Amino acid sequence: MSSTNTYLADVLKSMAQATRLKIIGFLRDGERCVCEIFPAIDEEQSNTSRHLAYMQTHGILSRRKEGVKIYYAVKHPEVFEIIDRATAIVRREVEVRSEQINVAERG
Amino acid sequence: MSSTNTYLADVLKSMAQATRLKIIGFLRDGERCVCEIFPAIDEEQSNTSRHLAYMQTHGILSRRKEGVKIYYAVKHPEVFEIIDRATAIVRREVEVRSEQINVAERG
DNA sequence: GGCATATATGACTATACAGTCATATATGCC
DNA sequence: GGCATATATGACTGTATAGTCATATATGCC
Repeated sequence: MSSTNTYLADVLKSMAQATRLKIIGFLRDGERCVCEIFPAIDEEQSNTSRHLAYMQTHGILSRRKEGVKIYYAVKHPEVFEIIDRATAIVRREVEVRSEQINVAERG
Repeated sequence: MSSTNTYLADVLKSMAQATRLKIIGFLRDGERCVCEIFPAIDEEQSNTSRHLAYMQTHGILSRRKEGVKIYYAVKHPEVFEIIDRATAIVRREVEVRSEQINVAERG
C-alpha cells in the first residue's frame, strides 16, 4: 500500500537527520528533559525543541510533563535497532570506499 | 562524531521516502532492471531513475550494466531489517492511535 | 549509418525542512 | 502579583528535494 509507505517514510525521516540522530543518541541512556538535551548536543534550544516536537509527532518519542520541565524518551526499541543497522551499513561502505581509494592510489 | 551522524542520516534518508520504499520493496525479490522497476511501482521512468541514482550514490543499491539494461539491487540486508523494524513501529503506533480514537468516541 | 529501446539528465516548479532570532506561554517560587 | 526558568512557536532565510517534461546519451540490431 502506498499510504503505508508514507507512514513508513515519516518514521524513517524522523531519524534521518543529523541533529535528530544526536538527540536520539543522547536518549540512549533514557528519558531526558529539554534543558539537558540541548546543551548536551550543542544545539539551540529552539531548534532542539522543534526536532523533539517533530519526532514526538511522528511517534518515535514520548513526552512527559513534570512541572516546568518536559521529558522526552525514545518510545520504541526498534529506533535504536534501526540506527545500529544503519551504522553497520555506513561502516561497511566506508570500508569499501577506502579500499577503492587504496587500489586507485596503487594504480 | 557529528560527521558520522551526517553519513548515517544520508543512509537513512535513502530509505525515508515513499517512492524509494516502493522501489526497495520491489527489490526484495532481488536484482531488477529499470525497465522492470518503474512500471511495477507505477512511477515515471525519469523519476525512478533519479531515485535509483540517489540510492546507489548513498550506498544502499548496487548497479550493474548488461547491454542496454541497468540492473539495480539492494546491497545490504540491513536495509530490509531497517524497514521491517520501522514497519513494526508504524503498526504499533497505528494500533495505539486507533485505541485512543475508540476511547475518545466512547467519551 | 539509421532506428528502436533503455537509461540518465537539464531545466523547471512546488514544497518541505533546518536553523536562527525574537517572543510567547507555562510553571514554580517569593 | 512579580520574577526566573523551561519550553514552544511565529516569522523569516536558505537549501534540498520530488516530480514532470523534454531531451540527451548509450547500446544493440538491421
